[in-house]
Amino acid sequence: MHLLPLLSFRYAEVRIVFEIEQRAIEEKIKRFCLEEGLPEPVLQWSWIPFSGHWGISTSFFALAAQEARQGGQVNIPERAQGIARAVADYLGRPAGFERVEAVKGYLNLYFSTPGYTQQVIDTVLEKGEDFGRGEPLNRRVMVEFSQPNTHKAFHVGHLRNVILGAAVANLLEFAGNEVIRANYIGDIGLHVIKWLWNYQKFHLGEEPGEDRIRWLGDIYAEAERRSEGSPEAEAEIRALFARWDRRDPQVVELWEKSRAWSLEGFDQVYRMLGVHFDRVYFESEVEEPGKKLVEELIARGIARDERPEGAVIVPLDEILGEKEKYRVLVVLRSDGTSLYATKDLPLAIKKFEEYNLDQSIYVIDVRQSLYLQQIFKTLELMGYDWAKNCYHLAYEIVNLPGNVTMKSRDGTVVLLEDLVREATSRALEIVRTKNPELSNEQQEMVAHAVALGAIKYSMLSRDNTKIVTFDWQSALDFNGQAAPYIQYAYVRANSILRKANQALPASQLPVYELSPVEIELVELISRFPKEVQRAAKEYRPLYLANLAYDLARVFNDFYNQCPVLQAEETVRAVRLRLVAAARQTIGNCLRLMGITAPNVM
RNA sequence: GCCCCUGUAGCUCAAUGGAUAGAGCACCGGACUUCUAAUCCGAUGGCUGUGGGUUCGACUCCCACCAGGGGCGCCA
Repeated sequence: MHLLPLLSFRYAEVRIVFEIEQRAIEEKIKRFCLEEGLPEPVLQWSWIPFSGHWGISTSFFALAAQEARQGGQVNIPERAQGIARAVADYLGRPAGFERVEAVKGYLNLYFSTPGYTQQVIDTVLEKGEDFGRGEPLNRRVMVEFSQPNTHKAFHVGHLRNVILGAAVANLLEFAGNEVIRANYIGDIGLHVIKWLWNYQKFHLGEEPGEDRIRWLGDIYAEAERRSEGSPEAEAEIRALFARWDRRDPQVVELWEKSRAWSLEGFDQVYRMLGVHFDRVYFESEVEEPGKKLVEELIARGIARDERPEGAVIVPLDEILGEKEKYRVLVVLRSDGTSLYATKDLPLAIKKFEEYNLDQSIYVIDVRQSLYLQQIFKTLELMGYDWAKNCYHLAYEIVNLPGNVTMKSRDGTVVLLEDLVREATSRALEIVRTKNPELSNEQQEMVAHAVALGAIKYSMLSRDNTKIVTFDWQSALDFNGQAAPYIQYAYVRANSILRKANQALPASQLPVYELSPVEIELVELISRFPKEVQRAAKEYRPLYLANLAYDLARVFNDFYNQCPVLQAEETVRAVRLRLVAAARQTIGNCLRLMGITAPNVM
């Protein structure tokens, strides 16, 4: 898939359990092939897909096909089964496995149930919050996300970016990278000037109330309405932009004041979402460096100055000998004012200079794909080798029903504030009926966790390339495959452990026959470390969202089928540890997604 | 015109190139004297947009087409 960058490094192999046993079997199979005069096989292991059983599986179709190419006519599936059969006989029953079978060309190796269960549970409980964490990769990555514009509303369309960016940052970090979470705030540009213009003319002296973001957003939307199609207004706005450009103290003062209001609003939002940043960049800090950089580009012949008739451009296709591929990047307006590109170039450089990054990720919606390729290409032309380590993590946007895109300028938005308030009050209503004995404070905490969890999960459980259609009904639906379901499983596990009212028993080798649902639960738990690596590699929190749901579903099943506290002592001890391991793993999944796992609900 | 994304159950979405394509919602029928029913069990529902190709094997990879969405010089 072209969206994925070529990985110039290797993620550390995940070692959980049975890796040594697997290696030994690989060796034996290779030896078998050698003895039988078969080609050396390339073994790809996967999970046995039958629920209630676990183990590892590989097939011999490739080997049979290879043989067929060298020799005569062979029925591949039959031959694959023949080899699998022979290998199974050859292997006998290796240590650590309870059964080996050959089915339909597959060799299935079933783990020894008690041993595997004990190993998985012990590993989880020993590692705790670090269960699933990858080995340090000695690799530094910056994830830039959120990038809000000051003086504008913060709406549901912006939410996906924050949630995805935060989750990807968590994932990369947990997978073993050193992660720097960066924000890049649009605190200057035409939209800001329009806001200032409207404020000066119609709202002078007003101050924001509690709900800063709404107030700021309203003034902005009004500015758009007032200026649209009015040459007079546009002239005034241009004049104001010019005053800004020469740093007229009066304009700067108002800018600073209103900008601060906006930033306070953002802080509220990020606090509510539980997101933090290690480094915050501002457009205003790279505007002047950007203009200097454009001069340099012109001097070096990379950019062409077409002023005053045209703008300053980098004719990428012309330089690269391409046709309609990279097109033309405009780096400065004809009137000398800055554009996105003017600022993104110096910002990219600054990031690498400040942090000596191995990778720089831009979490930005898919509509800016071409633009970002242009930026990266221009940096490459400037001679920056690291340009190839810039990566655009594109995601699809959040639309309103009828495929209507949210736009601050049109006011066709659902404010984040409204969504969270509505979701929280709905959740509060439910928690009050379900759990009236909780204190008000507890109920509110639960409602907040549930509401935000549901919102976050609905975005993370969808692939990055899929458009999200926002509608109130499904946004406020806490049923089915949703965060509350997962949180509830966590709470149930927690409840059992609390009621056990004892320290966790010591490590146990199960001496009773485990039920299929217990086996499935252990298997899902054991997948977590690999899923972390896979999700990090592909920048897809979706994999975690799926695993978390599967864990919750199987745990609920277990909960119904397998008594814990009432069970006889040997069973009880194992199950208590299993419950603790499930709780830990579900909790780790939720934490990476930025979703709170409440203790009660 | 060039480029990108999407197309799977009525709807919203899953599914390492592998074994019988799975969930949720909706609809129908069941289960609370039990570790929290925000739960569970059962039933219904499919020519994976179409046509080729690669492969032992394709929802998955390649090509063409169809449908929807997005991007392509001074917006962000």
